[in-house]
Amino acid sequence: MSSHVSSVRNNKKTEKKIRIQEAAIHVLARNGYHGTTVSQIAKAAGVADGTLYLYFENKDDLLLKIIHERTGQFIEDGRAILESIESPMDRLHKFAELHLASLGADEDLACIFQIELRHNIRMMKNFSETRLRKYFNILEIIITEAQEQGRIRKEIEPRHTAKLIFGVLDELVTNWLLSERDYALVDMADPTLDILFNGITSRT
Amino acid sequence: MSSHVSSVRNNKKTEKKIRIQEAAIHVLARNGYHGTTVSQIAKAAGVADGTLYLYFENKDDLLLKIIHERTGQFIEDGRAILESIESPMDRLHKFAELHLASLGADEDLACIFQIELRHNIRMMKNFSETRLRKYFNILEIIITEAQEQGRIRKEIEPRHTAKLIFGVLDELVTNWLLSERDYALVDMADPTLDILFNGITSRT
Amino acid sequence: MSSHVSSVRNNKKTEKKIRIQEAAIHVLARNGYHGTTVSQIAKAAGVADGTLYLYFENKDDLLLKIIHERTGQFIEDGRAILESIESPMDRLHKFAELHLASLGADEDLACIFQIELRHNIRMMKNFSETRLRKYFNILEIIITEAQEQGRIRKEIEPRHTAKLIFGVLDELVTNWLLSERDYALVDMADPTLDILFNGITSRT
Amino acid sequence: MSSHVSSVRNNKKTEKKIRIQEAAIHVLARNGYHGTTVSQIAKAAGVADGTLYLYFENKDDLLLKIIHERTGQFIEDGRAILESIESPMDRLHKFAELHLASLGADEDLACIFQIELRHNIRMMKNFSETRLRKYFNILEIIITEAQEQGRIRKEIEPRHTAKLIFGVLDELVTNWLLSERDYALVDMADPTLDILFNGITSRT
DNA sequence: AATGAATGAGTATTCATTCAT
DNA sequence: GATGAATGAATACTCATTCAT
Repeated sequence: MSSHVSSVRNNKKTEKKIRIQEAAIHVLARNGYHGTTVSQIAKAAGVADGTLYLYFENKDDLLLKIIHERTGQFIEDGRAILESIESPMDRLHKFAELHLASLGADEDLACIFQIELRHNIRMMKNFSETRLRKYFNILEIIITEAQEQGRIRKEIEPRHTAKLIFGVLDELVTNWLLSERDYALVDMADPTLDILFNGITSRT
Repeated sequence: MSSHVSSVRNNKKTEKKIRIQEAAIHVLARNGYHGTTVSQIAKAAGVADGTLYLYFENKDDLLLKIIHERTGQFIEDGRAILESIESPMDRLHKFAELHLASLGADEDLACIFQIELRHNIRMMKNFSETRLRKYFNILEIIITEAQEQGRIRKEIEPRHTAKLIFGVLDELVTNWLLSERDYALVDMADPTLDILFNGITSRT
Repeated sequence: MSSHVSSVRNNKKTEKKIRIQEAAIHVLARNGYHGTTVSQIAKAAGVADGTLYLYFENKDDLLLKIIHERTGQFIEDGRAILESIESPMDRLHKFAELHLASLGADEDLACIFQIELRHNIRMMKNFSETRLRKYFNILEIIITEAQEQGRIRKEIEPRHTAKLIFGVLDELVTNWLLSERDYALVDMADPTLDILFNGITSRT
Repeated sequence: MSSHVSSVRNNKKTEKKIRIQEAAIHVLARNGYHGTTVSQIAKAAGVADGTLYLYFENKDDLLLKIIHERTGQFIEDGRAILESIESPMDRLHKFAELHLASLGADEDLACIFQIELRHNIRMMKNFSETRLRKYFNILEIIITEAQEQGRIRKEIEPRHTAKLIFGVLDELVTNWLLSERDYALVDMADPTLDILFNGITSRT
């Protein structure tokens, strides 16, 4: 019974935390980190300013936790989906699709990742050393497996290639965000992978 | 005579402006835009706070002008160098080398481009619509020419490919900046181009 | 029976109130009034923040009541002890000893009296008009009695002298608190009274 | 010439600093340290909030500097006056008069010393270790000299006596501040010194 | 042109207090 | 009685920008 009560309490607490995070994502995406006041976020979340500090240590921590939790979720979800795919080349394809589809589906979140995350070199480093490392690891494993199966050239350096793939996808997202967004981001997956897989040079 | 005086004056003016910009690049690279005060820049440049406003409209304008002028210079220099190269494939190669070499040679400037530029969505848009457009245009022309010469596949979309190439190079620079920087950035050019040119798939 | 229950209830209530006060004395002595939060006191007392307000009107009232009750107790105790002493000069001596001994025995409480009490001119006035008045009255009576017995000079103004004695003792306590506290406060009683009784001038 | 300019500048700077300090003394005496906002002080001084921070590190530093400078001045002035007095007993008398007269002449400053200074244990310690030490030293020297001349009893411990004298004077000031102030503080000097010199016991 | 003292708008954060449970 | 989550008023301090000299 007490566990039930506590679980209800936890749900309520989590619920409010999520409400604040979602409000924050929305406001931060529009105004940027330094253009957003804590009061704005609190108002958007429908709580008092002080309430924010019951769930987050400070404004910085709020942004940090948003990025940390959302990317963590993304990586978990992605891992689960990818595991069910046999061929490493198909996995690579799915990987790119997931990246583009998920950021293309939530412009606010995309804005936070592409613009706000880069604000702060400390935050970038933290992100780079935790999430990006995991992200690269997944890619590396796929690439290595594909090499073992003879699908990818042996001379290719997996970690270097992981960076390239991330760089390409990252640029596509940023470009889309700065554009009129009159095309579906995920549609860029196929032509992009064509180049990565086959190169741009003609073989005649 | 008066023109001579004015030119001297201009030189003096330009000289001080450059001194301020160089001081700013150094300080901004270390502390970030929001971590740097106008006073700090002024002190580093050896001028009074108010003097800064004789050369730049405001703090934002200072960063904007630094990025604008340095990238303008880079593009002009690059264009000149590339014009002397016959083969479009060699030009492409040189292009990537120039990108990596110039940013790898000036860590402070690289920091400004990779981190500070992204602070501000307005600044990003401005950059994207002016400098990045020119940058992409150069790439597009090279790619188109290579296609005409049958060196690059006809199905390849030049603008899309330009984005990809920029994305890849951009990611390499950012990664290098966040790393220990114990390798030469320009050395990444060859393996990167190998992938872009030939793709990652094996052909057996 | 109901009176029994109520008395038990009162005891319980009193007990918790005292627990809060003791926790408060400890925390306030270390951190000072403005350096102490209500939460800290509540935590130290092992109760919820809100509980504090069932026993005290507000944070100010808590400090006020501590000082009021402790000094009230001290004065009652002192009065009882002094009554049993015949000679007014011995009473005066005992008085000084009590002052120094009781504050020297509880550094936390001493800290509250010497430092925290002075926070607030309103609190000071209140203290001065209630407790200090009583304190001075006791001294005055002793002095007057000693004058009647010819032990103290007739020209001496009792109230003025009461202030002097308090001032001297008060300074001794403050000095001790700010010192390394490597001596017993009560040991200052004798040399101090020697001066007050006999003056500093030599009579040869 | 440049020295003249600089001296004018210094005067101007000093002048504004003093203006701020005087405004602060006035406001702090009425509202107490924690009851006074920086804005209130700035407005009372006729400057902008930020200007205050050109002259003082922070609110704390402002109070600290007021106390430090005023007591420093008081001690210097006092020393000069006392030096011109031959007899150590007369010096002692003058000393007490100076203490009471100077604080009795500036109620605001007195309030700061008697109430605000005690707020903060850190400030008290600082004051005790710098100003109070000097103050005690002056007293000690006078007392020792008087002992050598056979005017004060040999058994008297000079430092202990210095504390007593300070304690007595301090209490007189505080009492006066908390009273209706319908008497001249300096008039307390004579009866007080009578007791300190001759003691309270009758000699018949 | 150059200065740098002065400005004052702008904001993250704290914490005493309340009140629904 | 007891709780502690929620509140939101209150404030020291910063710093881009100005302008009299």
